[in-house]
Amino acid sequence: MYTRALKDKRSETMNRIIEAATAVFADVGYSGARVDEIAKKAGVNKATIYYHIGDKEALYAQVLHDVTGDAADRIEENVEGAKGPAEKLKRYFEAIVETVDEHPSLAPLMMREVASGGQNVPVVIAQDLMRIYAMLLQILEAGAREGVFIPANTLVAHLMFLGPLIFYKNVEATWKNNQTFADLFARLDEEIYQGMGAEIAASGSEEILRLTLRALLKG
Amino acid sequence: MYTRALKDKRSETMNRIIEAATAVFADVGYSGARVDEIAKKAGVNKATIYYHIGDKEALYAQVLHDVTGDAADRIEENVEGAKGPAEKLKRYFEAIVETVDEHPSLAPLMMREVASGGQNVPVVIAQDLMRIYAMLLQILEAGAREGVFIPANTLVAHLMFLGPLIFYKNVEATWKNNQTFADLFARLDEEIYQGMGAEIAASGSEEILRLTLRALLKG
Amino acid sequence: MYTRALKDKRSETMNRIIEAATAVFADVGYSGARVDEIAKKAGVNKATIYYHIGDKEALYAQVLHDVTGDAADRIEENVEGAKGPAEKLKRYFEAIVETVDEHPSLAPLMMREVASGGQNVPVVIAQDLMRIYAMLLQILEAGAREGVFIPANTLVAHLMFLGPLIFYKNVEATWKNNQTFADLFARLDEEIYQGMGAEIAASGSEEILRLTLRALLKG
Amino acid sequence: MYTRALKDKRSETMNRIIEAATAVFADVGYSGARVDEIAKKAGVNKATIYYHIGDKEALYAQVLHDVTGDAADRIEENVEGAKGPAEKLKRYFEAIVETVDEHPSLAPLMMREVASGGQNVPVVIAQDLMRIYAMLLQILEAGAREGVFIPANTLVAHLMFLGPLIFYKNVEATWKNNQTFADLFARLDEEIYQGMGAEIAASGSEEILRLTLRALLKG
DNA sequence: GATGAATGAGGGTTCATTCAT
DNA sequence: TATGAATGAACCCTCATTCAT
Repeated sequence: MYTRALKDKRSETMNRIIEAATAVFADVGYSGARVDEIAKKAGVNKATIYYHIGDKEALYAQVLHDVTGDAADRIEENVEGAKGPAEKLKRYFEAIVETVDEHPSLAPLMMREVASGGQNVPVVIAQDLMRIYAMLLQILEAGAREGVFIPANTLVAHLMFLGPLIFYKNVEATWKNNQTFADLFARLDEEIYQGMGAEIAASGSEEILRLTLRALLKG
Repeated sequence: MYTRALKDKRSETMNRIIEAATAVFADVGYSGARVDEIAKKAGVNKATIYYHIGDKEALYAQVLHDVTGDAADRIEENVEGAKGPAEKLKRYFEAIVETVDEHPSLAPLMMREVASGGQNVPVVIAQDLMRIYAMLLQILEAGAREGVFIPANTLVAHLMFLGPLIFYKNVEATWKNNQTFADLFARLDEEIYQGMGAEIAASGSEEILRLTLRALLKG
Repeated sequence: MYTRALKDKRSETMNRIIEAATAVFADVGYSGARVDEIAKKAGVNKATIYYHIGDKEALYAQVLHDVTGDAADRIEENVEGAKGPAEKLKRYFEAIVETVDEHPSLAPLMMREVASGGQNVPVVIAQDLMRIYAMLLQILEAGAREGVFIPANTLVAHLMFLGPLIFYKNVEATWKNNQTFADLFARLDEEIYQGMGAEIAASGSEEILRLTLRALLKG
Repeated sequence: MYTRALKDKRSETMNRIIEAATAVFADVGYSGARVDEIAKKAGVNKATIYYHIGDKEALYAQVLHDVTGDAADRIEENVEGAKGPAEKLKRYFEAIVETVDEHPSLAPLMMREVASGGQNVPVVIAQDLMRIYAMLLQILEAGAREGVFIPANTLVAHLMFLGPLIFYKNVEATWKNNQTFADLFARLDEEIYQGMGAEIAASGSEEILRLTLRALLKG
C-alpha cells in the first residue's frame, strides 16, 4: 500500500511534519497556512521543516502528492480485478470513496485546488490526476462500446460522482467539527437544522454512488 | 433584478470596489487576497475601501452576499411560476445555472467557502443559503408526496446537482484561463488533453442537468 | 473674565470644537488624540475643524492657550487686591487652585506638557507661563526682602505647590473615573485601597496649601 | 541591585531593546512612540522586538516595570537600615531621589502615566507602586504614633515630595536638552531666563527634601 | 539532524489632511 | 459655513526564510 510504504520509508520527523502540514493546509488553505503553526503542530522547530523539505511550496506539493498518489494507486488496484465496465466503474467509485474516507483532508484540499485553478500544481500532482482520469476514460469507453452505459461526456460523468462526494464530505466535516456554523443554522430555522443533521448522519457516500450509477447506467 | 437594482443604488466607487474584490477573492481566496491589489484593480486608494466598507472581512462578506443574495432571488422568481414538482425542480436547477453563468466568481467562491467549512460565514450569507435550501426541500417533499421523484436524501440531491456544476464551472474556467495548467496536461498526454478540451467545450451544464434529473426522477 | 468673554466672542461651532478637543487632549494626550474623535464629540464634520481652526497642532495650541491664559488672568486679578507678600502668596496659590478646579483638563494637559519638555509649546503659551512665573518671582522677592519667607529657590517654591496640586488632581480624577485602576488596587490590598479612597475624598487642595505655606513661611 | 542583576540575566539584544524603548517612551509617550524608531535606536530589526518581547504594549509594560521595580527595591533596601520614623522618612525620600537620578526616564514616564490615569497600567506595575506606597504608609503611621510628624494626609504627604521632585526633574531635563524651549524664554525676558537657569543649576532635589521635611516634621 | 535568533518584505489598518460641492 | 469622499503616508504587526551554532 502506497501510504504505509511511504511512511515507513520516511523518518519520524518527516512524517510528523507532513501530517501536521496536511491538516493545516486542509483547514485553512495554502495562503492561510502558517509555517509556524505547522511546525508547532508537528512539534518541531520551524527551521527543521526547511532543513528536511524546503520552502512552503515544496511542503504543499509533498502534501498533495501524498494524497493524490495514494488515490491513484488505490483505484488502480481496485479496478484491476474487476470484470466488465459496469463492475469496473463501481470499483472505481468505491476506491475513491475509500481514499476520501482514509484521508479526511483530501476533500478540502481538492476543493481549494480546483477553486484556484491548479495555479501552482506541480507536475507530480498533474501526473497523479491524469492517471486517475485515464482510467475512467478507458472504463467509460469500454462501457459505451459494450452498450452498458448511456452516452455521456466523460468529464461530466467523472464530476457527477466526484462533485457530490467531495461536497458531501466537506459538508459532513463542517457539520461535525464546526459547531459555530451549525449553530448559525439552528438559530435560523430549527426544523431545517434538525433535518439536515439527520441527512448528514445517514451515509451519503452510498447514496451518491447509487444515484450516480442510476444516472449513468442504462435501463 | 437583485443585482442591477443593487448596483444602481450604490455609488460608482462602491461598485468598482465590490467588483474588483469579487474577482480577487474568487481568484486567490480570502487569505490569498491582498487589499492592495483590490484597491489597485478598483482604481481607488486603499483607504477608500476602509472608508466605504470597512475591513477585509466586511468586504468579503459584502462580496459573498452580493452573489448568494442574487442566487436566492433568482431561484425564488424562477420557481414561483412553475407548475408541479418536476417542473419546479428543473426551474430550480436552471436558476442556479443562470446565476452561476452570470457570476463567474460564484463557483470558486463557493468551493473555497465549502472547503473552509464556512468558518467565517456571516449571518447574512447563512440566511441566503438557507432560503435556497428551504426551497429545494419543499420541492422534493412535494415531489415525493406526488410520487414523481424517487425517494432521496435531500442534501444529497442538492449536492448531486450543485457538486458537478460547481466543479465543472471551475474546471472550465481553469481550462480557459490557465494556460499553464492546460499545457501541463498537453505535455503529459496529448490525446487525453484533446479529448478533455472537446468535452469542456460542449455545454456541461445541460449535460449535468440531464443526468441529475435522470438520477432523481422516477421511470 | 477671560474664559467667558472668549466664549461669547466665538461662534457656537468653535466653542463646541474647542471644548471637545480640550477633553480629548486631556484624556489621551496630543499624539493619542484623533481628529476624528474630536469632531465626533463636537458633533461637527472633521473638515469643519480644519476650516475653522487649522491643523491638529493649531487646535492643540488653542486648547492650551484657553487654559493657561485664563490661569494667568485669574492669578493677576486675585493677587492685585492682596496686601503684603504672605497674603499675596496665599492668593496666588488660591487662584491656581481655583483655575485647576474650573478646568479639570488643566492638570493632565500640564503634566503631559511638562513631560514632553514643552517641545511644541507655541509662543502664546510660553508668554502665559512667563506671566504666571513672573508674579511669583515678585512675591517671593518681596517676601524675602521683608523677612516673612525663608530663603528659597523660587522655582522650587513654585513646584512645591504646583507639583503636589497637579499630581493630586490627577490622582483624584483617576480614582473617580477610572474604575479599572481603582479595582486593581482593591484587589491587591483592600485595606490600603480603603485608606487611599478616604484620603482622596478629603479635600487635598487645602491640605497642600497648608503644608506648602508651612514649608515656606518663617516661624 | 535589581537593575544590574536584571541586565546580566538578559541577552544583549533584549537590553538594547529595553534601553532604546525606555528612552523613546520617556521622550514622546506611548502613543507618540514609533516601534520603528525604537528598533532603529536599538540597532535591531523591528521584527526582533516582536520576537523577543511582544507587541508595543508588552514592551511598554516591560519598560515601566524595569523602572518601578527598581525604585521599590531601592526604597526597601534604604529604609530597612534606618532607625526611627524621621530617619526612615528621610531615607525613603533619598532612595526616590537616587532612583530618579539613575533613571532619567522615570520622571517623564511617571508624569505621563499619572496624566493618563493609569489607563493601561498592568498588574506588575500596580504591585510595584503599591509596595512603594505601603512603605510610606507604615513610616508615617509610626511617626504619627511617636509624635514626630504633624498629622497629615498620607497621600498628600507622598505627593508633597514626589510632585515637586518629578516636576523639577522634568523641568531640569527640558532646560538642559531642549534648547528651543529655553530660547523661547530667553527671547521673552532675558532676566527671568537667567534667574531660572541659575536656580535650575542649583541642586533642586536637596532643596525639595529640605522643604518637604520642614513641612512634615514637627517643631 | 535540529534549533533559537534574527530579518526583509510586505499585509491590514489608521489617520491627518485636502477638496469638490 | 459645512461636509462627504478620497488619499498619501505612516504605523503596528506578521510571516516565510536564513544562518550561526
